[in-house]
Amino acid sequence: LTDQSVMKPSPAPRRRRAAARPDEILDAALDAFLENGFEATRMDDVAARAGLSKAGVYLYFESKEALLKALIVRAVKPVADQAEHLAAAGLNRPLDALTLIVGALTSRLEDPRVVAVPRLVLSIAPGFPDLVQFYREQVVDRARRAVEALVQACIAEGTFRPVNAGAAAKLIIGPLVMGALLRHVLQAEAEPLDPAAHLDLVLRGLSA
Amino acid sequence: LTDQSVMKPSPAPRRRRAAARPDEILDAALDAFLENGFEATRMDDVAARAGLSKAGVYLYFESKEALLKALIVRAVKPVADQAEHLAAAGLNRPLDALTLIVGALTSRLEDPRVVAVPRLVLSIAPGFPDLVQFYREQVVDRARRAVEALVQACIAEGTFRPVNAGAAAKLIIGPLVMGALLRHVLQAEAEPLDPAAHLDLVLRGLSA
Amino acid sequence: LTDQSVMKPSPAPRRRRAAARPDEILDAALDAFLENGFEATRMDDVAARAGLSKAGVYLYFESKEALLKALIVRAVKPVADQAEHLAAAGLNRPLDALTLIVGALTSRLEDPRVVAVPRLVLSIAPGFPDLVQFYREQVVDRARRAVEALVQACIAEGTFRPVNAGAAAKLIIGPLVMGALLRHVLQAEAEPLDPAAHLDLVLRGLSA
Amino acid sequence: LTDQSVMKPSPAPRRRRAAARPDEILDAALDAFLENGFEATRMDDVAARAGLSKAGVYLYFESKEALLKALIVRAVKPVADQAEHLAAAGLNRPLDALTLIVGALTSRLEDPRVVAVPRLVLSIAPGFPDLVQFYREQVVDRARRAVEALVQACIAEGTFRPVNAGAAAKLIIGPLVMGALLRHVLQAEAEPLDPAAHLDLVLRGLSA
DNA sequence: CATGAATGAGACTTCATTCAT
DNA sequence: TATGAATGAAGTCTCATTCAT
Repeated sequence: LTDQSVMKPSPAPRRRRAAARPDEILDAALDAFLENGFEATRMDDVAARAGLSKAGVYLYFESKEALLKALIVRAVKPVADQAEHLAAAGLNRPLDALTLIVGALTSRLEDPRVVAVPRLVLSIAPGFPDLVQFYREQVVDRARRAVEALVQACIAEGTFRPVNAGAAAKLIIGPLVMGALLRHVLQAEAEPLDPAAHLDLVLRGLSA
Repeated sequence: LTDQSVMKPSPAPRRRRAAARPDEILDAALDAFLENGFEATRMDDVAARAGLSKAGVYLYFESKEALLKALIVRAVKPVADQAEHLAAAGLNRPLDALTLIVGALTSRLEDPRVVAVPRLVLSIAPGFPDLVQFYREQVVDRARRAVEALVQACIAEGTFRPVNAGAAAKLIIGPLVMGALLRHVLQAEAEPLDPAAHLDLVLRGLSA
Repeated sequence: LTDQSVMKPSPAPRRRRAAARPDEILDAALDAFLENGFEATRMDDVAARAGLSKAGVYLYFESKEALLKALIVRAVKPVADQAEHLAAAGLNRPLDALTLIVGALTSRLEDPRVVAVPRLVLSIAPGFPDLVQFYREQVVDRARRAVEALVQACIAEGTFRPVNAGAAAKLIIGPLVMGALLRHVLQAEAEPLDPAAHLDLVLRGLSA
Repeated sequence: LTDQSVMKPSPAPRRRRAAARPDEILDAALDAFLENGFEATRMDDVAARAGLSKAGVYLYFESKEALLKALIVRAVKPVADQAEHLAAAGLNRPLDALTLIVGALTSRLEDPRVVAVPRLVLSIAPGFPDLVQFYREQVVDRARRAVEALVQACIAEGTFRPVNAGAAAKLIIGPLVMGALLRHVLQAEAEPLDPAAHLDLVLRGLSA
């Protein structure tokens, strides 16, 4: 072995596991979009974060907008999965399922990378109605249906009063979402909502 | 038709305007920003909506960003005013005050021009931390303090259980805000939340 | 006399002696051009310095370029006058006349407002060939002819060796001009050239 | 001719360029600035002369001002080099060195591309004090020191009378510079100064 | 697969100039 | 005479996107 061959600084894994690339890029894009907003983010920035040249990004995604779409599409699957789990669990013990949801949602809403996509959708809404529609149908509506079904089940088994399911769902979820917005977007909250206390309020109300 | 008449394209009536102009421009800007988002809005667009030339806008506002700031600053005053009114009203009959708030908020959140500024703040948040801070201090914090004070008052007079005021405030407001976001941003809601039903849920809870 | 009448800040001589206005504006323009250069100077700036509104300037001058022209035209007369004086004086005692010139030029080149116009001409030269031509004909050529005539006279009367008059003129004037440029434009000189010493060098040369 | 052949406007051969580009651009910029002045020159113009698109220029230079700076910086090196050569030559035979300088300067001042940068500096002086300072320190002061040192050396070896070195330097250089300005900027001179004649005047003076 | 080099289209901003008052 | 209000035309700079290597 010559010096040369030894000192060549490891041929640099030029080709990464090709399959991982798209996801790396999406991660980079999400970070960048979150930090600067969609419009203010330059493809250069995404590329740099993904360890790629700008042109390289175009090997995987047709355009900046395609990046955005892919990002949102990718975010949909976990929600769908979770909705299924909930639906299954909810058949038997709907109140437990709701308790689980509140707990899970609380902790997930703490993760900036989880809140990232909804935030992004919110902020690009005026410019991309089709994406908004997609997100609404795949995430919002699906999640809503799951929660409302649980509420209905609680009513059916006599655990809840016969209330409007939509209003009840918003009563359960709304405060959590608002808390997350205040915390992550407006930096206006130190602590996340305590899920147990929140559930207590939701179930028993404020009145003495 | 003589050459003359054909070639004089009526040089556009230069409106002679007074103190109203800045507000007209801000209105136009708000419309445009809402419709297209801040970044996607061209100064040309704002100007056209305000019935002005692009350069004309710069007579009143130094930059696009200044427009955004002025917009948010202008939106703050009504909120501050209302918060004071609420604080005053709340001293005697806090529950009535909360009822009023829920009703007022519900109907105000129906007006797209009212939701406009918060939406805007939300969407430009990553790029303009100082504006976010300003909005948070002047609107969010102030409103929150007013509501939480009323909650405390309700607790003090024995109307409410001794609950965490912050959580209670979010329980009251959160669902309304979430409903408005769903309706106005994601177009995911047909009907606004019924304030009376919402209050009933908040006060008595879901449990049978 | 009441306080009021005393304190009223002199009703502001709204209409100045109209005849002076153009000159006031030209003065203002010269200042502004010197400070910022011709292109970088805004009409607003000129107007403000002249105590006028921007539109007011257009009552007296058709355009920014007209201002420039007027400025240069106005600067020509003194030179022409002086050239005539010199020519007259030179008939009898050419060497004295040259001495006078060197002294006068030295001190005039110390006045920034005097160097102003030539500097301006130099800097706008590429864009305004007609102005350059005008300045050259009215100032440069005229001054040069005067000096060269004096040199010729000195030669004729045997005071000077029979040298090339153009070269001699540049020998006399060049160092003064270069000194002024170094001082006023490049800030590279603390002291102006001493006219007596300069003349001594010019007349007797450097050689031991 | 088919539609196709007509409509394909040959997308302009994207030249693949290397390290030469910055210099090409600087050359183009210098030409343009000289022809139209710095402010009046559009980046489009520079780009076109360099055979590039406007955006292409920004690949190499951050701004128009950066172009100007780079231009001036680039012009400094030759002067510094020449100053060193002169210093070396001057140790032994200062008068010969001065003779060389006068000759070299005369012929270099004939080249428009050589006079270009000083002209540019002169004309942008009011707007860019830092550039003026840079040019003064790197070119003017350095050149001046070199010439004055030679003059001192001439005095020391008894070739020159004991005169003020600064005044002598200006006597030597000033007429050449003034001649160049007259020729290149004001178009007021047909012939350059004859270096031999000039030196004769400088050394022996005008007096009979 | 990857990129450095290049560009077209467009945005914000500026400013000389005009005109109704 | 004087001006505040207005604008058309332009210029600098940015950026998503492309292509030859």
